[in-house]
Amino acid sequence: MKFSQLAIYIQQIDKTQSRLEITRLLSELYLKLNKEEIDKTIYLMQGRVAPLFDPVEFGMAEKSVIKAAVSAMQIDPSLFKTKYQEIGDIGKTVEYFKNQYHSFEEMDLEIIVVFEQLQRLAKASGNGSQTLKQGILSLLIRQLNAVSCCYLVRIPLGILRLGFSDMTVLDALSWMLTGDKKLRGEIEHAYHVLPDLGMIGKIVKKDGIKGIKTIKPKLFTPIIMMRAERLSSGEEIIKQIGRCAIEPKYDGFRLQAHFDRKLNQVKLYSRNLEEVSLMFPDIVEGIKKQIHGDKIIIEGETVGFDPKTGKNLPFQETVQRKRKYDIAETAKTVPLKFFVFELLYIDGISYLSFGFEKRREKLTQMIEKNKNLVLAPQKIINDGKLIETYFDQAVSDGLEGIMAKKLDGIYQPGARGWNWIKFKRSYSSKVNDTIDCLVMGYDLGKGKRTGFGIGAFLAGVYDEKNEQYLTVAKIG
DNA sequence: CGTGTCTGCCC
DNA sequence: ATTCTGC
DNA sequence: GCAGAATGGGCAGACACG
Repeated sequence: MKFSQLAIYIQQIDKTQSRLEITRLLSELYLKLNKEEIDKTIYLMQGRVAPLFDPVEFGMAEKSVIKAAVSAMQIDPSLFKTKYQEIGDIGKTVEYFKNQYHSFEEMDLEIIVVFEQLQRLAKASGNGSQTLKQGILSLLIRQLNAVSCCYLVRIPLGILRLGFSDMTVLDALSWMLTGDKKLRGEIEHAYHVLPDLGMIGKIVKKDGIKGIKTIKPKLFTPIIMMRAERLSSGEEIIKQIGRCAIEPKYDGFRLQAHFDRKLNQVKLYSRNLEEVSLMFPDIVEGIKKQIHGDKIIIEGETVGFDPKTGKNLPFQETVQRKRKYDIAETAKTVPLKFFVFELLYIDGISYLSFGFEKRREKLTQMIEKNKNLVLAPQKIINDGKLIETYFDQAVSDGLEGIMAKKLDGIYQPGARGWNWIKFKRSYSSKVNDTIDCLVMGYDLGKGKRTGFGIGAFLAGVYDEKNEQYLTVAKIG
């Protein structure tokens, strides 16, 4: 399929508000694509050239895209910026200028060709790579038509803004097979353990739902991580899920660990499924030493601690461990603990659809005494007031708050359902920490907020001692 | 080789 | 991360 | 109630440039 034809579909979807209609349009598009195109098209429509967990990034955002557009069409940068501020969207701005600019380099490129060029762009690195990236995008802008360019430039920006995301893609894949959403559940289940929409699309295209059914959790393929809903009191939590497990909420970062004992290999994944094993050699070693079992997927929160006092560090300091260089040195000043709270898989058995209590029971037997790895403490609580007490204790211990987990709740990857509930200081109904601020300025909005004219307010307070206004925050 | 700008990823 | 909005 | 699109602060790292 030509990229221009894809652009027409995207344009239609862009105009459509009804999710059902979007789903229908997507399924129609998927039907027309062949099996070599569907995965690439899905990646492009997610603003990527590879699955989420591949570390392939464009390294190109607003500033660089503008440079490429300006050089492609030989526009005065300040003219572009003025128009961009007026329109509020880089894609539409490029389209506007492209409509007035005609190049004899224009040609009807295949989707696959555009994909390959964008992949080349993304992979460019080292000296002169910025020029190369801008050159590739620049040429594509001259080759493609105006509508195509609008969406082309939004791809590296990661803001297609089409009003759909993962879940709609899964719906559309079901729709492609049966004309409705009835296979969505099965496809979604596969997606959770193979979080690669392009691959899922390709499998559906090639082998239909049979192919999907063979997808199982696999070591070193990260599983989409479960997220929590929010509530602001113990009573509400009990009302929502009744008797539940309460755990501290650590202020660090989430890690999913995969361990194959025979291969003696550990891989760690961040919340967005980025592989981060090299950043945390201490956690890797801890897992090798302190875990029972041969093939394992566990999850938890990692937090830095003060080597002298043993106390957990604030996020600001823990985050310094997220680095590529000087890892060993930083590991000495900011050593880590890994508070483990989930078991997803062990020795061929997926624990995803088991209830929390069952997962926890097994997990408890798997961790060898507390060192680098610590089994997250927990308490079963049946009473809203007790939850509040536990929460207050957690806060005064310097924790972020608490997590409440439904006892028979399955592990639901993604942000679905109420099996996990977080209760943090910032939304505790007890805390009343409002202050009066002055509006000191504002940003022009982007996207939908362009028409409104204001994106975020700059808020400030008056410092009476020094008789000056100090900025406090931007508020979206 | 140091500095500034930009980007991506954590929350 | 939080917050808002349309469906 | 949910999915999606807005927005925040702050850190490390990659390049460009003088």
